[in-house]
Parts: sequence; C-alpha cells; structure tokens
Amino acid sequence: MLIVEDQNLDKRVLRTRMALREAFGNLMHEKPFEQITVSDITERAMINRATFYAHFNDKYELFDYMLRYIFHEHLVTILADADALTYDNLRNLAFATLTFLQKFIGHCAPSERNNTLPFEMQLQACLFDVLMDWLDGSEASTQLIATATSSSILSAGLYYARGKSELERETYIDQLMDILMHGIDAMILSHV
Amino acid sequence: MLIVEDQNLDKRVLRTRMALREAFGNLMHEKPFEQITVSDITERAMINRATFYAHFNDKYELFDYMLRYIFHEHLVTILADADALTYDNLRNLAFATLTFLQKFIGHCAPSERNNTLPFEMQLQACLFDVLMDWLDGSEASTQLIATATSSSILSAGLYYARGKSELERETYIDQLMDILMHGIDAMILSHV
DNA sequence: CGGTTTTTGTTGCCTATACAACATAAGGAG
DNA sequence: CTCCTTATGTTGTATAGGCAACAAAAACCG
Repeated sequence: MLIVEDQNLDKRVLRTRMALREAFGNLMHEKPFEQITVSDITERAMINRATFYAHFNDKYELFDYMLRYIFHEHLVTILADADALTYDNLRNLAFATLTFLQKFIGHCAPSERNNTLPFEMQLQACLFDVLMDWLDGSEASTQLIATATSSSILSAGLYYARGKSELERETYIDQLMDILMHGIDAMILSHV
Repeated sequence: MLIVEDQNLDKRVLRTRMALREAFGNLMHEKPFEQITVSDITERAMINRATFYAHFNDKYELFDYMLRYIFHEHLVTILADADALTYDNLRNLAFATLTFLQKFIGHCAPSERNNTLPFEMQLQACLFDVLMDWLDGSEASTQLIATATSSSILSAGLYYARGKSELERETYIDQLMDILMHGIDAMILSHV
C-alpha cells in the first residue's frame, strides 16, 4: 500500500529524520506545541541545529512530516491487506483514524489536548492516498469520492477525539459509515 | 565519579557509538555472541559497515566497549553519591556488581548464558577505577588494595551470576564482605 | 578435497552533518 | 520605552560517515 517518500535514502538522512521524529514526539507529551523550540528538538535528537534546517524550514514542517509518518505507520498496521473500497475496509479506515487521533491527542501534553493542532492537511492526504489506491481501476469519479470520503472521516474523527461526542466509539463509527455509504438523504427524509 | 571517555565528542560519533551499543545489546539476546556478525550489528544500527571499522577493530572490541559503558552506567546509578572506601560503599559496590552480572547474563541469548564471555578485563577496570577514586588521598598502597578488591568482587560476582552458588544473594555478598574486610586469616584459624 | 558463499577488513571518493560565528527577530523585565 | 536574553535562520569550512568495489580469510557443502 501507500508509501511515505523515505526510501532508498542515505542512512544518515534516515537516521536524522528518525531522531527528529522521536525527539519531537517525546517533547510533545512534555510541553505544548508552541512552547517547543527548534533547539529543544535538536538537543533531544542529538542533531545539530543547522542540520534541522537542512531538512525542514521550521517546526511546523517537522510536525507535518511526523504526523504523516506515524499516521501512515498506524494505517499500514491496521489495514495491512486491504486493497479495495469495500464496506469493511472503509470501516476499518474510519476506525484506524479514530484510534490514531485518540492515541495521538491523548499522548500530547495536557494543555495541548483541546487546542487546534494543524492536523487536517497531512492526515487527509494520507486518507486520500489510501482511498485512491483502493479505487484504482474503478470507473467512478475516484478523486471526488476520495476527497469527500477522506475529509468526512478525518473531521468526524477529530470531532470525536476532541471529546465532543457522547457516543460509544463503535456506535459513532457505525453512524459515520451510514452516512458515508448511504448519504444524508435518508436522514433528511426521516426528519420530514 | 568516574568517566567513560565519551565526552565532548562530535555528535555524530556519539550517535554512532550509541547505535552500535544498542544494536549489539539487542542482538545479544537473540543470538549467541559467536553467531553475531559485524554486518548484523551494522544493519541493526543503521550504520555503514565501513564506519564500524572506523571505531572498532572487531566485535570483541565493541563488546568490551559496550560492557564497560553499561557497567559504568549501572554503577553510577547505584553508587551515585559514594565517595570513599567505607564498608557500606564497598558492600554496595559488590551488590551492584552482582546485580549487573545477573541482569546481563540473564539477558543474553540462552546458549550464551553458561559460556565464558570476555567479561573480566573491562569490568575489573571499572571496579578498579571506582576504588582508586574512593582511595584518592589515603596514604595506603592504593593500587594494591584496588587491584585485589576489584578482582575479588568481580570473580565472586561472576561465580555467583553463573549459578554456581546455592546461597541467597545477600548472604553471599555478606560472606564476600567478610573476606574483603577481614581477610582470610580468621577463616583459616576457625578451621583449625 | 575443491568450489561456492559468506564474512571480514580496507580503500577512495562523495555527501550529510557538525561546529562556530553571525545577523536578525522576538519576548520579557526594569 | 530600552535593555537583555532567548530563539531563529544562515553561512563557510572541516570532518564523520555513506557507498561501492575490492582482496583475502573463513565457513559451508557436495
């Protein structure tokens, strides 16, 4: 399934990025995001600060990269052998997204948990990739489906992970699946 | 207290050595020592094989280095504020040596456990350093005391860690302490 | 035994990272 | 506000480590 660039790169590059991911990840459950400095990260990672800037322009870029990386890892382990857009696979994708967000947000320093971290872009891109992969070969308007579905899953997941729903997780996912599979048509009708 | 060279070195060097220590340590509870190749180590450590040889001549040297390093770490944590050759400090030193050996040997791959790994040199050197440090300033024949004592502790520890004594660990250490403190004179006499 | 494969060391050239020094920007504290 | 500290980017130069290719030793196997 999908690939996170890092492949066939110089071992030094791989190690440097790994160290930066690790360091940043650890720091994020000690301090809130805004309080983390580039120096904090590079010291923890045992990397020279100048080297940091050879890879990323600022900590936001590192954050994006790290998020993409660990989300991808999470998806790969949960969706190991999924290869088409079926109900089960889609549900697993929604499930994986929710568990990832819960785990990640739960792991951040307390003051960060309710804050708006720049999640959306990177994670939706991952979801989009997975869906495009699954839709490969189908004649439908794949990009539209992938876009709409990935954004729905992500925003629903974020909403849930931030504790704004009272529902049981599985129930919540089932309801999301209902919407993804059948649209909102039936729901509107039932209201009339 | 004592110092393991590694200090003020280029970050790259520190990281490389750390990676090699870790990799080697992990491999040692998967395979017995003789079956571990330099390639195994460097792959696990994500280090180029040529770089390995820039630091060590062979895996034996790495083993020595790693052993010295982790033993030193272990001693530092247990003997944090010891600074003179007192009964209590000496007993703690013996205790630390035993627990280290038990932990280390227990952590090695099964087939290794009863084998004779090249422990002696590095560990005795560490013990010797600690003792010399403690004896610093005393007028006694410090090197002789340090040599005799360090080698006694180490060989007693190895003997015990290899499971050749039936005694309770604390009892064993007490008996060792008896010998270290009072020599074997009394024991010979009591036999008469 | 001889032939094959693996492991070991070694070397030359190239690149990523270290380091140190700098200028600038951004926060506090008086 | 100014002063002072801390964080950010940037640059030039030196060096550790990557990579690929090699020869030789060891280990394996039919």
